[in-house]
Amino acid sequence: MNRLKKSYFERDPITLARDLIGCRFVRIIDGIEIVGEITETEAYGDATDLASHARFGETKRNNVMFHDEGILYIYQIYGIFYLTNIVAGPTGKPGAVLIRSAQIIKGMERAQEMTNQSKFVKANKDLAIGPGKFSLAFGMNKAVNGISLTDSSTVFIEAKEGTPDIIESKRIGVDYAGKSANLRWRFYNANNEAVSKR
DNA sequence: ACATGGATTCGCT
DNA sequence: GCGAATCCATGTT
Repeated sequence: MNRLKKSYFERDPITLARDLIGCRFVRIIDGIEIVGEITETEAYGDATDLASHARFGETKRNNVMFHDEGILYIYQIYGIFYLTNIVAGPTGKPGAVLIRSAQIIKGMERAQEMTNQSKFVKANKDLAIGPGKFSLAFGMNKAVNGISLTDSSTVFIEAKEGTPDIIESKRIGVDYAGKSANLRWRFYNANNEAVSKR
């Protein structure tokens, strides 16, 4: 048990995204603990990143991106899925890290139950692989938007042990983003199968 | 007020 | 490789 502190999140999203690989995401629902090792992340920057929601300036939807580091930014897409993001630093600049995948290491049954609440996804061996499925498995929805990972007793992140081998690649699904589309801001664990794409 | 389309996933082709 | 599912913030009348 070594929960990440506020200062950990007060770094730029690229550094944070890379460093979160291997950390443990912990979620407690109705007293049941679901734990997963983070295997895949993406960094989203400020207004100069044409794939980032911050490019619209501060709005009703994305305002948490502009505030405290270490809080959750939950965003719904396609009317169906929620995506889990963590607000990054440096202080005063918008930025976030998208959690794309995790390997469940505790609370598998509860994670399957949460996933099966979706009309569109059935829990299978690829549980929590892909940002929509990650959010389902860990019960991340708009109710947790704005919650701080450094304060909450029901959702937080623990430090990793060791140093995983990390592969970087271009982000998924951002081909529309012009000059930002090919930035290699996606990171995943080279030795873990629980990622959405190789 | 209203139209648009998205940081996705699945199932069928 | 493509279409559908389906919500709501955003941008446009």
